[in-house]
Amino acid sequence: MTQSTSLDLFDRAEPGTRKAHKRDILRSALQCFDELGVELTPIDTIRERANSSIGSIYHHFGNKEGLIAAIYLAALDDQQALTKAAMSQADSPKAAISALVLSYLEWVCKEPAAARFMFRVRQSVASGPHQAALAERNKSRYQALLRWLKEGVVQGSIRALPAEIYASLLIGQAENYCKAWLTQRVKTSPLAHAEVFCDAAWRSVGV
Amino acid sequence: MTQSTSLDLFDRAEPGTRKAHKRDILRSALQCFDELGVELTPIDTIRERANSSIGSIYHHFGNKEGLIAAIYLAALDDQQALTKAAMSQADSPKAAISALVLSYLEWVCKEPAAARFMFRVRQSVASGPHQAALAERNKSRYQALLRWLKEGVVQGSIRALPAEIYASLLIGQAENYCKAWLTQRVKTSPLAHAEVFCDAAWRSVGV
DNA sequence: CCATAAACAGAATAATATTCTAGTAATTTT
DNA sequence: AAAATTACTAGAATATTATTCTGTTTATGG
Repeated sequence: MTQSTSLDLFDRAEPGTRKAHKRDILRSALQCFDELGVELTPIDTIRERANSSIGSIYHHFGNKEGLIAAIYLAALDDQQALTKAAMSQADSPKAAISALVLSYLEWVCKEPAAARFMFRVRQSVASGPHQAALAERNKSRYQALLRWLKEGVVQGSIRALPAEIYASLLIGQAENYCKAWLTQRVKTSPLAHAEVFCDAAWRSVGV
Repeated sequence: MTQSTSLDLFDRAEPGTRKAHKRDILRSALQCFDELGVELTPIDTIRERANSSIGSIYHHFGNKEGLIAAIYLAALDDQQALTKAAMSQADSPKAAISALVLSYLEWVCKEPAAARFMFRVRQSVASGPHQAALAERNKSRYQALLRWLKEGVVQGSIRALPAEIYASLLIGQAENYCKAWLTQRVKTSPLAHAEVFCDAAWRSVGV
């Protein structure tokens, strides 16, 4: 009687029976951070909810910052896996752009707590001791897209713009709206406006 | 011998001889937060740099969260004053949109430390005990713009879209790029790309 | 000039993160 | 399989930091 249990973010990031306890800590931490705020969550509350111990938590993650970074990087990997899969189906610059935007919206709607957490701590992870791990992931993130953009520029379907602004033009609008949705400033799901965001991204970089 | 001393953010927010010490605390705090990170800055370091005392800081701001909120709200007011001034000159929906985007880019470039700080703590201020003060300011922020948008929709120059997504479409791209610039992920000043961002905002909502 | 409130100061306290030492379970080696 | 090694768990002890508290000084209004 095998029941199909839905795997979450942390099952994918830290698979195996062996790491069940580590996953418990990660899940509890994300829940606490989301409900109480990162600064206002004592390690001891995470320990309590995870039925763990101070020692275990520090053994696995070093310190609070390390725990935060572990959640962040797991979430980022999860999100990027979805983007990569979507992008690999694309057969044109326009399709690649839609795939990028849509897969981002889908992930945010699927993992709202993780998405909210990422917005909250992005800066501190990016400037802390795990910045290398982050930079490496971000480098690979847009590679497939950049290939499509270059090709589009050659073909004349994509505007030639400074390379460093494409990412902002493509994802900035969707990201801004997702942030507003995750903090309840707007009510309608980002996915309900998917067409608008894909279209706007295309208008910004298409000829 | 009146020397024209350049007024900063906090001179405008807390004017007067009387509040010189309060301004010192705000300035030191922003410097420390920017250099060390918010979490990693002990109150005592702020006290030291401001030549102040624990008592004074707690007298003026209540606690660390109150100090953070005071800086955030002062920066927000400063930014909005610039936007309001720019927007009041506009004589068409398109001009209003350009004024919005451009004044935002200008403020970020003029006050990079404050802008970086705002990105860092926005979430925590928005969910903490000062959320009311924040919500009030944000409500008034886009009012002038929304009038222009409505008029444009009637005239047929602005696309009719769900009201809650205009802000994201207009400012999302510029904001995303500014964040990247403030964290050194891109090198070129946002102002250098001002045309592109104004243009992209217009493409996203214009017909 | 007095009365009152605002601002300042730092010692005392409380909350929290982190380290340390020791014990337990799993894995590898011989 | 037993010993040895490594990974993991545990929580008490310590260190760091935020906050409170009490008293003092400085400014302001009558």
